[in-house]
Amino acid sequence: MDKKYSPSDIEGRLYKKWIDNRYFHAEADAGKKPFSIVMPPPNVTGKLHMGHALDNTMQDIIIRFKRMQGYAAVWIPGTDHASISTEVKVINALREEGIDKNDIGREAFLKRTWEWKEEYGGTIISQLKKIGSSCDWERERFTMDEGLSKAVTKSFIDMYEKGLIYKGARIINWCPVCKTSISDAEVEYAEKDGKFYHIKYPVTGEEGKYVELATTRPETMLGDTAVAVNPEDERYKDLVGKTVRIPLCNREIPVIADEYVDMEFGTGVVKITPAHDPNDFAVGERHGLPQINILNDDATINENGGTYKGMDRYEARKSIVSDLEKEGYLVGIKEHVHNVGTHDRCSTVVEPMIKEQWFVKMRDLIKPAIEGVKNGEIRLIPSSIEKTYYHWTDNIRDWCISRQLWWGHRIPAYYCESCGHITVSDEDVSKCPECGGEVRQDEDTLDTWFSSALWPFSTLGWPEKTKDLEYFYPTSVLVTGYDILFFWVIRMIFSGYEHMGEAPFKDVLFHGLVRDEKGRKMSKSLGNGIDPIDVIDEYGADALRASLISNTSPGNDMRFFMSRVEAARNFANKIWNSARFIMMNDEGARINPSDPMPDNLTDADKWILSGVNRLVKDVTDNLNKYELGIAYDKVDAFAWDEFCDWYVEMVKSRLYNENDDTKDAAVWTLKTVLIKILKLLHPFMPFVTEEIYCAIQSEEESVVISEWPKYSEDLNFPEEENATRNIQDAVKAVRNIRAQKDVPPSKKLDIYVVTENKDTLDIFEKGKAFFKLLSGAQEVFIKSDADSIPAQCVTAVIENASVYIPLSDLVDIEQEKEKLTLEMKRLEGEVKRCEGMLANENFVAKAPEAKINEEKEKLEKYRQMLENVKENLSKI
RNA sequence: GGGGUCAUAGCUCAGCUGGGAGAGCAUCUGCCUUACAAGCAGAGGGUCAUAGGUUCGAGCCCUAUUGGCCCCACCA
Repeated sequence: MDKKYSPSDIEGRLYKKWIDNRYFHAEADAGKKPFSIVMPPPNVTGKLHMGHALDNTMQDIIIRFKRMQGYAAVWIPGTDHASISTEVKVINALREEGIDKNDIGREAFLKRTWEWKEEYGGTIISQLKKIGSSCDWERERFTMDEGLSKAVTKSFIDMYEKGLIYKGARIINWCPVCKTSISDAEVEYAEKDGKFYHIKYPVTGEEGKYVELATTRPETMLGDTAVAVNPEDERYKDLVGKTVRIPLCNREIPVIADEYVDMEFGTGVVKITPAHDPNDFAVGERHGLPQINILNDDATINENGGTYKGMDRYEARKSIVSDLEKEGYLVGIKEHVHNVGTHDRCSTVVEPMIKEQWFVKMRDLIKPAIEGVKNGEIRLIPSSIEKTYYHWTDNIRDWCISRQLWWGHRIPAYYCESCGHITVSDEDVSKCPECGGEVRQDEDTLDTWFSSALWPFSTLGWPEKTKDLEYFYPTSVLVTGYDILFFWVIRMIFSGYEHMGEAPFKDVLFHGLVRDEKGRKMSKSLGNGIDPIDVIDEYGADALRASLISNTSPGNDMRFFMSRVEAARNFANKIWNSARFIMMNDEGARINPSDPMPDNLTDADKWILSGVNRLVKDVTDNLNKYELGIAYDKVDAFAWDEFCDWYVEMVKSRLYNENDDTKDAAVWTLKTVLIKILKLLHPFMPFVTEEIYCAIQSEEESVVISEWPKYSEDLNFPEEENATRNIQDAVKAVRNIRAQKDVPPSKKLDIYVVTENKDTLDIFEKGKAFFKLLSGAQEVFIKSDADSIPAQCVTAVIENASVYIPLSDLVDIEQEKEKLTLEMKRLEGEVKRCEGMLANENFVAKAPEAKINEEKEKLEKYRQMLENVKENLSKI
C-alpha cells in the first residue's frame, strides 16, 4: 500500500483483476440461492450521465452484497435497444452529408446505423466499468441481435394469436418530424401560449343565423364533420338535427347532441373533427360521422384541404384565420394558455391523426399486473409509488406499438397483395398461405418498449428453455428511476405475466432524479450536466458512488454536490490511513484475522468488537430492506467516529509500550474490526476496500468473493461497552475543561478520578493507560474518596465518578460555581422528567417494559450524578 | 380537474415498525499529538411549515390549512 491514497492508481488495475478472475460471473447452482438483476438498457451510442451512474451504483451495491452473502448473484446487462433517438441521430448524421434516409433505402440505412454503432459502441460500457460495475458483461446481449429478435417475434406472434394484438385504424399521436406514431406515454404536455379563435358557422337555410364556437386549432375545421351541443342545452335544442355550413370550404355538416360537450365552457358548441382529435374521434364513432384526414405525414395540408393544400399546418392556420376575418366569420381572438402535446424525443408538437396501426389490447393483459402488486408478489419501493401505478393501470388504454421507423424490430406481419390476408409468422413468408398470392412485410417496426418489456426473460434466453431462465427467473429486483414507471416497469410486469406466467421480478427499487446544485434537471441545453467520468477522474469511483448514496432515500430526487464527493473521498482516505496504521504496527504480518480470539482482550477491545458486531447486524438489515443510504451512513459513522477516532487512539498506549502484553490482542482486534468494516463497506466503495483488504491479509485473494460478516451473540459485550463508555465520558470531560480553560494539549495535567463505586474504580484502573494518553495526563490518580486531592481543582461529574484537575492558577471559584450550578439544574431537570414519566400511571401501565426499565436506569444514573454535583458544589 | 410528494440547523438532506432531534458542507476556538491537515479536539446553531386530533408519549399516525415540486387527464 502506498503512503498516499490515490484512486486513479488502483481502480483500473483492480477492475482488470476482477474481470480476469471472472468474479462477476455466476452460474445456475443447485447449492445456492439465485439472485438476479436485469440492467436497464442504456443506449450504446449515448454518454453516461448521473442517472446511469446512480442506477448502476445502486444495482452494484445490491449485487455485491448478495454475492458476498453466498447467493449465485447475476447481473445481466443489456446494452442497447431500438430507439427513436438512435434513428434520429443517424438521420441527422446522414443529413449533414446531404443524404435523406429515403434515398438510400432501408437496407443501407440499417447497415449505416450498425457501422455507426460500431464506431461509438462500447463507450457506455467502458464508462460503466470505470464506476466499478460488477455486471456480468460476458452475458451482454443486444436487443436487436438474433436471439432477442427471436424473443420479440415470439412475443408478438403469441399475443397476436391470442387476439391481444390487433391492427386497426385508430387515432394516434403523430410526430410530423420523426414521421412516426408514438404512444400516449411518449407525449409530453407543455404549457404554451395559444389563441382561442371564435368562429361562427352559418345555419343552413336560415339567413343570418349562426352558431358561434371556439377552437385553438382553426385549421382543423377543414376536417370538421359535425358540430355538437349538449343534449340538455336549452339554447341549442332546436338546432339539433339541422345542418350548418363550414365557412371557407362550404361543406354542410350536421348539428348533433352529445354528452361530451360541456355547456359551461365557451359557447357550449364544439366543432367535431374525428380525424384529428381523440375526443372528437370518440364522438364520431358514437354518431357514425365520417372521418376526414386533412394532414400529410409532415403536417402539411393534404388534398382534402382544398385551396390550403400543401401549406404547413401553422401557415394554413394563419391563412385560414385571415380568410375567416375577411369573410366575416371570425368573431374574435382571445389569448389562451393551454397544454400542447409534444414528442418527448424531439419536442415537436404532435398531431392526433387516424392511422392504421398495431395495438396491444390492454384490458385483460393488465389484470395480473394489478393483482401482482396488490397481493405483494411484486413490491414497489417506496410503496407510495403504488398509487401512481394503480392510477395508470386503472385508466389504461390500448398501446400503439407500431412505429414508422427502420431502426427496430420489423413487425412480422405479411399482407397478401391479392386477397389481403394477414399472415403473422416468425419465418419469412413468400406466398400467401390462403391464395398463394404475392405478400409484402409490414414496413413498420415495434416500439422500443415492446422489446424492452421482455428483458427479464429475453436476456435469460427465452423463448428457449435455458438453464439460466429456469434458475434466475423471476429476477430478484429491478432498480430504476420513477420516471420510467409507465414506459418500462409496468410493461415488463404485464409482459412477464403474459409470457412467463409469473412476475418478472420481486422488488422494484425506485430512485429519484439527480439534479444539479440548484435543483434543476441536468440537461444538455442548460449545460449544467456533470460528467460522472470527470468526477471519477478527480475523486475516484468510490467517492462518486458513496456520494450518490449517502444521506439519500429511495424515490426522492437528490442534488449533486461536489462537496459530498469530496467528503466521501476524505472518508476513503481515512480508511486508507487507518489500514496503514495497522500495518505499521503488525510488522511481518504476524497476526491473521483467522487467528483465534485472544484471551487477554481488554475492555476497549471488547467494546469495539461488540460495536462492529452490532454494526454488522444493522447494516445487513438495512441492506436487506434496500436502505442503502442508511447502511452506508452507519458504516461511515462507525468507521470514522468509533473505530478511527476512539479505538485507534485507545490502543496506541499499548502499541507504543514495549512491555505491554496485550499488544497482540490489540493488533488482532484492529485487524478483525477493520476487515469487517471493509466487507461492509465493499459494496459502496469496491476499489479502496479491495486494495486494503488484499494488503492487510493474505488468506483470501479478494474481498469481492469474501464472505459477508455475520452477527454473533458471542461478540456482544454490554458490560465492557459500558465500562469503556464510562472512561470515554471522563476523557470528554477533561477535553471540555481544556477547551474551556484554554489549556493546550501539549500541557500535561495531573488528573484525579474519584469514585465510591468499586466497579468503576476497577474500570478506571484497567483503562488507566489509554485514559492517560487520551486526556493528556501527566499522571492519573484513581481514588475512592476525595480526601487527598489537592484544593483548587476544576471538576466535572460523570456517571459514578468525578474528575478533578488541579489547575490552581486557572481556577475561578465563581466560574466553577456557575458551571456546577448549571449542571445541577440540568440534572434536576432530567430527574424530574424521569420521575414524571414513571409517576404517570398510564405510562407505567401501557408502555413496554423495556422502555420503563430504561427510564428507571436513567433515573438512578441522574440521581447519583446529581448527588455528586451537589457534593462538589458544597465543597467550593 | 384528479393524484402523488415535500416542508427538519445558514445550505443540501437523513431520520427504519411513534419512546429524549442527526450527517455533510458552512461558521467560531484551539491544535502540524510519531495513520491521516483529505486531519485531531472543542463550540455555536432547530417551538421538525401552521392549526387541530389520536396516544401515557408525535418529526413520524389522522384531519384541515398554507407554500413548493412532480405525475396523470385536458374544456373544444
